Amino acid sequence: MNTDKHSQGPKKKDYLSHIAFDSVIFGFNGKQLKILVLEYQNTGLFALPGGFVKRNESLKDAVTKGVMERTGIEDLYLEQFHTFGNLDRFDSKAMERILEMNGLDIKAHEWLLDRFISIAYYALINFEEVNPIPDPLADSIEWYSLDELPPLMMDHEEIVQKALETLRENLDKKLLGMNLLPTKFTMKELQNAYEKIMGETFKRTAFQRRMLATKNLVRHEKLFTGGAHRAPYLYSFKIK
Amino acid sequence: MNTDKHSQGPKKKDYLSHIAFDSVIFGFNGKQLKILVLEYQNTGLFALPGGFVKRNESLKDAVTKGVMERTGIEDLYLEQFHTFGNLDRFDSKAMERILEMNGLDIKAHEWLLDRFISIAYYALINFEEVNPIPDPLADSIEWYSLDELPPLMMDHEEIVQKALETLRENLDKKLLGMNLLPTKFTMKELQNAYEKIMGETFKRTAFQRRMLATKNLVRHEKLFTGGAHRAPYLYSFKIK
DNA sequence: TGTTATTGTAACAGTTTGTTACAATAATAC
DNA sequence: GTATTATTGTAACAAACTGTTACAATAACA
Repeated sequence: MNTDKHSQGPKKKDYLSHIAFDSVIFGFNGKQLKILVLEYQNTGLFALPGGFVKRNESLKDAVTKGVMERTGIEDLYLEQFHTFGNLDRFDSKAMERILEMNGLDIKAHEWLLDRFISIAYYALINFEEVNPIPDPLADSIEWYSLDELPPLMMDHEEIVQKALETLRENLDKKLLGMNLLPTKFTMKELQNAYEKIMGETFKRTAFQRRMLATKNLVRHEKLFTGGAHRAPYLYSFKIK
Repeated sequence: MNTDKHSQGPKKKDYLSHIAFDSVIFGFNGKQLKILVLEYQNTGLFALPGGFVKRNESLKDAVTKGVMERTGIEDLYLEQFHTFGNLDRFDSKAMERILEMNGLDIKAHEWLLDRFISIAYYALINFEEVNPIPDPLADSIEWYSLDELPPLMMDHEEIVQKALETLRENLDKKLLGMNLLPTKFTMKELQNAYEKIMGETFKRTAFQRRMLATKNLVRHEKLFTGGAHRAPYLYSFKIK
């Protein structure tokens, strides 16, 4: 969507009614685990990046496209983790305000004020490759550390919590580290990512042994950082 | 729904359009893991029990109600596991035939022929407590072993596979055995359930030790089955 | 050439899991 | 009663895994 921000919003006839998606986009800057949060113009409302599903596109395609548009990343790791369908999960007042502040006609977009069930996905991306781009209706999209999130609208905080839980459960199983780190990384970087995701610390030696025992890592050349100490090896994941 | 089978089907205005749910209802008869499958009248079409979400009820309530109606069970273990939203996942021809064979007006139920996204749940129930009741549109609902399923319509076979995968991942984590077994059971019954779910066999002694080590079992009186051998203890799960 | 900080690995202990062995014990046959 | 049979509960040992400590290797720099 490269149309002017104040042009028309999504049209009812193009989309499946009552169905939305939300995305929790995780990035790791080497030190902290962060997610992308939108702020809607002049409303003080913060939300997860989301969207709707076109009548002629699959759910997965809709989400992939949506997340790509916010991040510019083509090769996404995307995983569906839960569908939220409570009765109290829509806030038509907030939506009205967002439309209003964007100069959009409320009558023409009334379908957006109705009840939505939202399918939530999380994405893992390499922080360095991203240049976040706001929604047509939002004026900013920013990285926020998980412990410094602004208050999010509707049930989006619950969505983030559930995303984090699922990420933790899947971390070992699915080799998720690889999607947050650059292609080559040191053992320390990998450990940092693990610690931030799991919210706990690990013993260096045991962690190193455990990771090497998985046989999923390939060792490459050493990385000379300029520090006055032995240089660490670089690793990459075997698969991918 | 206690109305006559041939009365009107679900009305568009009562339900959220494009949204359905499907349920994979697992039961264990002591020997085999089975699921409930519906057969629609005179169509040869087999499907998972499913339904739609009313405008004024939560997703979870809709599914709970739906599964209760098929099983008569109040105290359900229900878990959402995936939402299916492919483009090829609806088959309007099949739906038309189902409506026709039930003497329902196609025009009046046209919304049912449209595209649906389906949120899938699995349920674990105690085989013995169930008296399955067919859909208003179906003429039978039967238990089928997983390895003897009839061909299911649309993407329902994929839904069953995904349900089974999720059940396996959650088996230890969530003490799921308890929902498939009677309140009191022997170690052998527990092991049988585990083996059928996981599709592999376990060594008796290691299994027993592992289960007792979880501290989730309470030992009760012995069960005298009449067999010419030492009587096994009965166990129950601590929680619940 | 030492000094410093960090990294890679080995060694040992403690814990968990796999395997084998064996005693305990209900029902039945004699 | 006593022997027989099948199954169950548990112990004992080995193998694998995890936690902890120790220490050598080594980049950069003084």
